[in-house]
Amino acid sequence: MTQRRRSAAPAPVFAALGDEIRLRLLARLSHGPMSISGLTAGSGITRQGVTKHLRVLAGAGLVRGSRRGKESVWQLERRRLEEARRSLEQISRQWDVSLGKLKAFVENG
Amino acid sequence: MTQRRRSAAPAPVFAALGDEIRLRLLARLSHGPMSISGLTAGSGITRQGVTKHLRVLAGAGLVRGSRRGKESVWQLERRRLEEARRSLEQISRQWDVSLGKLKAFVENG
DNA sequence: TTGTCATGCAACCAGAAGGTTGCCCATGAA
DNA sequence: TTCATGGGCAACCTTCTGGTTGCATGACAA
Repeated sequence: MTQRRRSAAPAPVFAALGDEIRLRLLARLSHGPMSISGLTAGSGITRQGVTKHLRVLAGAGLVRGSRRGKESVWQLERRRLEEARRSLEQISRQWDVSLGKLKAFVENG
Repeated sequence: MTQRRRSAAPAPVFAALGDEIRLRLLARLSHGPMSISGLTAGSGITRQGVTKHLRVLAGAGLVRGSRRGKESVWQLERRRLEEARRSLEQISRQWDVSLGKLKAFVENG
């Protein structure tokens, strides 16, 4: 049978997005791959701090890192953000449906 | 001048969404307002635990509670979820734009 | 080969999160 | 009035988080 990849649980992705510094890291990475030192400059925290945040993002599947020479280069992983966006849309739509039903019930029922 | 309400920072909302139990609470509330005891039943944690989660959600503006008789009834706050959805779409779009530019630069530049 | 730059790893720390329990208060039913 | 029900508050505990520092290592330039 086909590899029907179940989409990942949304909570961990939201949790990864729920930090100001990580959102900034993602924003900077959206301009292209960058090394840890590059990301550390101007971040306000130490290199190790940045590394930890990157690992959280990687754990959620939002970024991916690879070694290039002596540098560790990180880049965005588009797919996972798409999934998060879709799941939020689905939740949102679900609310619409349920609340719509409720409203109809209250008004007409 | 018009009350040009700046939309809230997205990180706290994502952080609130980043928990399995809270997502379940939201799902249950999407069927209509419910009391704390109601939400506690079948949640797997104690009433106080549920209360804490509800407060986190309220802090992010995702739900709103009010006293009715001896019960504390909670309901969804649609607007904030909409904001979160929009900000996620915007981030997603930003990635598209930046990565698109980068790709074009690499290929044509 | 030697020095420097970019990292990784491990230990450590303070504070926040997630949960629990115990106790008290208000409301509404009997 | 009495009692059960729904909740709030506070204290407490354990685990996770976000951040740091110190030290070791691999890659590269001189």
